[in-house]
Amino acid sequence: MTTYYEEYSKVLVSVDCIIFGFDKDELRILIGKRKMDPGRGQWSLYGGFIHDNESLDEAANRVLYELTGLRNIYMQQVGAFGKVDRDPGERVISVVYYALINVKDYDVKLQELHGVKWIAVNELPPLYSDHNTMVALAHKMMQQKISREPISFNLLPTLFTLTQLQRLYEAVCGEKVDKRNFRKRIKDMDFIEKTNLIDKTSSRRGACLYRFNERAYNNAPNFKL
Amino acid sequence: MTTYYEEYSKVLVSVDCIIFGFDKDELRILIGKRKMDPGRGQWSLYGGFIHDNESLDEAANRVLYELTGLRNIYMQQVGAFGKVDRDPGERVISVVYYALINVKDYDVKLQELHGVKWIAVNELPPLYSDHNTMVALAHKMMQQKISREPISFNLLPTLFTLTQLQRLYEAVCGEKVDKRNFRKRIKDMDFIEKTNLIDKTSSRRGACLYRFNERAYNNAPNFKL
DNA sequence: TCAAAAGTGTTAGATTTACACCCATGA
DNA sequence: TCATGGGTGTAAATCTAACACTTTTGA
Repeated sequence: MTTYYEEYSKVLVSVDCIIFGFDKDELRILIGKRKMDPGRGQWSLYGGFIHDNESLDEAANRVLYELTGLRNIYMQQVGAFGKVDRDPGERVISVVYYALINVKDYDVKLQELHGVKWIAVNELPPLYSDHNTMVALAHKMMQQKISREPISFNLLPTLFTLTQLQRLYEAVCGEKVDKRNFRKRIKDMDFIEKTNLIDKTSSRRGACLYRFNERAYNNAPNFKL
Repeated sequence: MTTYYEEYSKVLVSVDCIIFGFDKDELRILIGKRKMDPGRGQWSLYGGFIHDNESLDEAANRVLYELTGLRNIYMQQVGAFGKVDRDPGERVISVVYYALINVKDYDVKLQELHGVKWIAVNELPPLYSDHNTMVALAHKMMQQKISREPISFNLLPTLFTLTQLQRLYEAVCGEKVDKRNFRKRIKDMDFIEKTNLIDKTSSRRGACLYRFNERAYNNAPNFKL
């Protein structure tokens, strides 16, 4: 292989992941205490350096898999962070992704093994380097996306109640919505289908369980929450 | 300085700029024939490798300045592109920005010097590497942004007519809008102020010139086009 | 005098918001 | 029997979309 660009200098590139989950009516992310210097012991996002033979998306998938043991996680790039001194160790450009998972899918053993915790986005401690900025941007982007694309289902179990879905929207967008109006809008979305299963875990009466129908969505993908 | 991350490998990082302009009722971008190998002679975005001592934003500003001679250009990051083989020369991660300029501000001599041309986004030739993908994404992001933030003014002269503004929206969003409805919406935006100047270059009767009042926008920044 | 762009209001329809009560059940 | 969360409809207000003619002026 010929090298064309040898006069230019190279830089370390890492991938940092903001993993969103929804639990106890709160939007949360996974953070842990940093296990390496510099910044050992500080709260931090989970990340890793990219390898020679993998794309950015592949690196993000690898990092997500390392941490959670899960594959095919919904994931979006947030952007690249490149201040010269953003990392106290050495210059590192970080490409940030956010991911959405159902907290129930993430094994508690693995969580403990990696020393990460679900913390509500509204109650985050100061994080390592510019990680708080990353989270703020990712959260904003996710808010916008969730109102135009059916990504909320990645944060919920396959079967969910309308109240769960509503609480999720409220947690993500940070404002309460009217129950009747919310349900009216959901009814107009043909890709959210009612099953005839009932969830009785959260009320005596029981609530209908719904599910996302991807095929129906692809046929008529219009919605605006 | 201690090196903390020496076991990880580094990679070339470039910055590519999608420079939008508005001319003859079309949204256009600056592209040129590539002057280096590999890909010499192919149509391409303008870009450059980042330096050790500059942030990504600074690199983008530098590249924009090199090309246009302009400072303080409105600029937004689009994201990082990182497929392993995206560049036929060597692995390069590219961080993409879009920028908005008023075509009149860009000296034609400089254009010729750099061999770049304004080409309508709807009539782009195949570009080097993944540059077409970059443009498509940048265009989409800009479309969304222009409907929520007053960035259109960066593509127009300080003083502009409502017809110019309308044509710009139509060009960016790719659909015609109703003249009366458009003007009604503009009237509700207090930060677009009418001057008592008249532009007679595009009609016998003359059209009122308007200007963006940034201060007024910061006081009451609500709009949705 | 006429061609060409500027400018201007109204109305019907669609969408959004606000709002309160009954239901089913297990403890 | 009662406390708890589940489920439902209507009306007013707002917003959106469709639509056509008059004005000005330079050539």
